[in-house]
Amino acid sequence: MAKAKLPDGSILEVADGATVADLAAQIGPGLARVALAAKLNDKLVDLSTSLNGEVDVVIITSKDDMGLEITRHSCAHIMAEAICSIWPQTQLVYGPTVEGGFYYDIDLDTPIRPEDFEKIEQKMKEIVKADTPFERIQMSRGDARSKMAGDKYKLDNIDNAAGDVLSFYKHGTDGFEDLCRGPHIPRTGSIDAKSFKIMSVAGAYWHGDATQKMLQRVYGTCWRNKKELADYLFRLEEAKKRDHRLIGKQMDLFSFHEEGPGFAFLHPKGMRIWNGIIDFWRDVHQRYEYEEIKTPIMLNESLWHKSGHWDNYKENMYFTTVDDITYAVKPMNCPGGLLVYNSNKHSYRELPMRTAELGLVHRYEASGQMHGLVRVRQFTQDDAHIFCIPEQIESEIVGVIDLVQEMYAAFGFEDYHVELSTQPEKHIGSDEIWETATHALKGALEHKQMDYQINEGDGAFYGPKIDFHISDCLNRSWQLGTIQLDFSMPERFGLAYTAADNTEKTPVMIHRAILGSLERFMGILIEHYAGNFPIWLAPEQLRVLPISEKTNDYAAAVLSQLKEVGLIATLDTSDDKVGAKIARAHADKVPYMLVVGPKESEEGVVNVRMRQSKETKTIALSDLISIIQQKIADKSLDLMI
RNA sequence: GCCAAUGUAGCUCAACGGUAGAGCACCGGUUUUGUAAACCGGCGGUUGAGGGUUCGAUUCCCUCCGUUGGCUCCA
Repeated sequence: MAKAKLPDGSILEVADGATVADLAAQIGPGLARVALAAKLNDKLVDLSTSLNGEVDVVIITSKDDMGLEITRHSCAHIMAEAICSIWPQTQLVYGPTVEGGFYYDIDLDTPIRPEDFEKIEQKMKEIVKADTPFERIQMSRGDARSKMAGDKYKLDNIDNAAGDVLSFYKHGTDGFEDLCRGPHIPRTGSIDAKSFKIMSVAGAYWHGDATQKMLQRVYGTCWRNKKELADYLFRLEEAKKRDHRLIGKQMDLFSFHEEGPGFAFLHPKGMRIWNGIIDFWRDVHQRYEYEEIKTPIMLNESLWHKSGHWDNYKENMYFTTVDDITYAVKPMNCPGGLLVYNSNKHSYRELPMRTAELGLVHRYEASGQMHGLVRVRQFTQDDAHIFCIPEQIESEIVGVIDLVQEMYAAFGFEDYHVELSTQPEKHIGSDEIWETATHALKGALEHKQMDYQINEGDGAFYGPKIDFHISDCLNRSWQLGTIQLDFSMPERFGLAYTAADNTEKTPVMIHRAILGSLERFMGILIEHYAGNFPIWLAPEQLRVLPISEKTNDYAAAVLSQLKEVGLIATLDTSDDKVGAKIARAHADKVPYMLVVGPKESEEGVVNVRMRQSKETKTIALSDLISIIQQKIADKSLDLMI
């Protein structure tokens, strides 16, 4: 007899060799129906796995997240079968699950097109309806190799697989088989035929290596049922409405033009947001004891040889030659900052010295990677360089993290994550220096008790870094802030300070950006607020809406009082009914709409309607002004008055 | 840069081998309006650029440019 210990602590006895499915049936017919897989002693297995001896058993159903993940993986296999049956020359490569679904990389010379998706889905539905079992076939690595002889992709997968026993899964009526660790759902019919959808197809390099063949990656989504799928698709559509490129157009914040791909044009309203961010930035930086500098955007090429950028970064740089002298447009601000440092002699008493620069940099990004404001070729970094003695490193980094936390909190950002990137292959500086620098960064993170993820080999060529990432409306992650330690650049540029013992020493340099790129930050901010900027950042804070021409004069008087106190307000004197004016103000995402008609005019008040609320409130203008001014001062995210 | 899709009026979209059309925006007029869009009229396009096929191309083919989705790379 085998003994199965269930999660509630109870122990069930089953015949030796009985399967998990048998156990599920013994527990109850309901469970047997919905069971998809199981965990035996914490190891994921199929329902067909037999039980021996004493084991902890957790039966997984579609209700569990793991059950859904297994279903998605099985769905990937079903899609693979469908594709292979439509295009028999298809070679399968690799088909994992991803958030919300799965993909399968295939090698097929015929491009799969969006109009083919329905055909694939149809075939998948047939496979599901045929309700054939997923069968696990185990064999030795050697047998697996000879079985897959000639298939370079599967052989590669076999070579990369762990363990001595490999498994294949077979399902369908045509004997479709694929190398896979499993587990899988018991039958193809365990998936709801209306719960999946092919989403897109894109190119993807084999092994993610640009020198390798480009495969086709077919993305699909899969859920528990039709409703969950519909909900997911709806959420996706809703998320797309937050896209900063769309809102930027709707609110007339910025534009892009063929004449300057990757170069953003900020319109007046976009510029107000930009300036609002910068005003706040300057305010905070002054409090954190930074000095602001400005360095040229073009500098002699020789400087970039000295800094190491020419060797490590030239394919991303713009150059221009005037009078036979080649200038490089700066891709980073540090060399300029170093020249500023070196303009004077420095004492240890001056350190730490924090110099900030809103630096306009240009980086030649390959055409396929530009993306709205978040990936451009020209951008403004809220850069700063901190020069300090080694003993100050950790406290300085802690100070930068404090600054990051304070600034992100002001914008209402909470869901950012932190990554520590270590020494890349292409780098300058000795291994010992890298070791010390990386250790210092870890120390600061641990001091701040921050959760972080380590990206091995992902550092900048001059030092390791801590990055702050945030996701956009479609869950794509973007780097904002960064803290980079640099023991190399100060030596290259011969930076020095006079220590207390009157010897000359080399300072440590910390590069850091809080917002990262102002363009990117603004893009993320637009999506974060869905264009509904808090009052302190709103490009138009109030709009006065007269009921008719008869109250235009009063409305104009209200407007001038608002402008008088420095609020950004406009007046809608168009010949429309007030409903139309409200609709338009709403589309423009104006926080406060001030409706004025004869009633308001007589009493000298305004009728306020807030963005995203149907309620209105009549209030004296002076009272409204002081409430709004307070909200601006507090950087309040709430509009309620 | 690579794979694929795509580019029509300021914006959102239609027409898909036979002289390019709508809504919104804009301009003019009527209306004088009370909380998410009053009415009438008008202006507006060498259909991204350049080649080719054809009697005829927005439509089919090629090249380039931009954009979109991924991959790679990165703030």
